[in-house]
Amino acid sequence: MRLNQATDYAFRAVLYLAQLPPGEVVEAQVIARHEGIPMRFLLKILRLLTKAGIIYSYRGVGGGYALARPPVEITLLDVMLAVEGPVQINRCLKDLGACTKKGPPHCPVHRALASIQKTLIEQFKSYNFACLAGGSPEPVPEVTKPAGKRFSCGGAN
Amino acid sequence: MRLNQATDYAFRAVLYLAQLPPGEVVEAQVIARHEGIPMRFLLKILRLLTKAGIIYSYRGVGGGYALARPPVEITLLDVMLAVEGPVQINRCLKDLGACTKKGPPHCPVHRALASIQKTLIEQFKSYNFACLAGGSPEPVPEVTKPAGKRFSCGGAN
DNA sequence: TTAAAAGTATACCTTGTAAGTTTACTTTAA
DNA sequence: TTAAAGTAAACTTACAAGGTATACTTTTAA
Repeated sequence: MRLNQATDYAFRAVLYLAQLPPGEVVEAQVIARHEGIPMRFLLKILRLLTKAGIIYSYRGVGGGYALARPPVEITLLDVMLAVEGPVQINRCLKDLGACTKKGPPHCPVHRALASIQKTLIEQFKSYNFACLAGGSPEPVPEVTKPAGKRFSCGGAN
Repeated sequence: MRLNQATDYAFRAVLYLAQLPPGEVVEAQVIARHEGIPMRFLLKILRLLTKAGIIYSYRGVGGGYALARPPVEITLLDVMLAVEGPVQINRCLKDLGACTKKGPPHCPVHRALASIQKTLIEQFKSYNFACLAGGSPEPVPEVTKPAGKRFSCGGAN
């Protein structure tokens, strides 16, 4: 019941990018050093994030990576999905054949786990990288936003 | 981000015992056949449950296993803890040294994951085996219980 | 026009854990 | 005193996690 190390690295890499001035491009090298992630391993993870459309990559001299959209529009769930694929807290939630009781209608364990998983997914979705970065480095002026909360951060929306 | 197969087997084994008349002792053999769990592997799991005080084991001829307390007092969390040990959805929640930012005060990812984990644990705690068994085979008379819900089953208490 | 700095693609390696099995032993009822 | 149960712990096998290496492509700038 644990996240991959790669997912953890991905969280930290995206958070790092989210804390830069918007649009800033940095090389993998810099992220790796700053976050203490093995360089070649990080490159592999960054490719997953690129494929998922979470970051852009720029090749060639002066290349690097930048967020593909505003931090507020990237959730922990997005990053998880990009790195680990779909969340499945139990074998039987992935592959119905793996359920001895052949799925939810007859399997109370299955039903309970499905509900727990649903809540878990919602939780991961409720954190975005604007909130994690703790106020953007270039704060959006309050007037441009609706009154009240700008974005959710954790459980309560 | 997945439960062990052993934990899943444990859920099913305990549920099976919970569905028997209270106090009934059955051999591992029977549980294994009924739930489609490899016999010797199940024995290993049952020993963990015994050590955790969730089931009793009876040795010798005519021996077997039975629940050590009423199903309503056994939660999914109890069984998980017995089989997998403490829930830690990220390395850094187990071992602070694994957090490059040295723990929650300076690490927003850490803080978010800790909160998600807390909710997850509460979820697993909110399911007991009376509710999973779907009404005990020998139903407790309504008069002995307070009005309203007898026990929680899932999210809402 | 080519060298160097970046990312890409893919194959590989190494270690740990999951999942299950085996062997030898102990307890207990009949 | 034997056979049916559980106990204990070592062993095996397979797969996945985590990380590395090799060869390649793209791009900029001298």
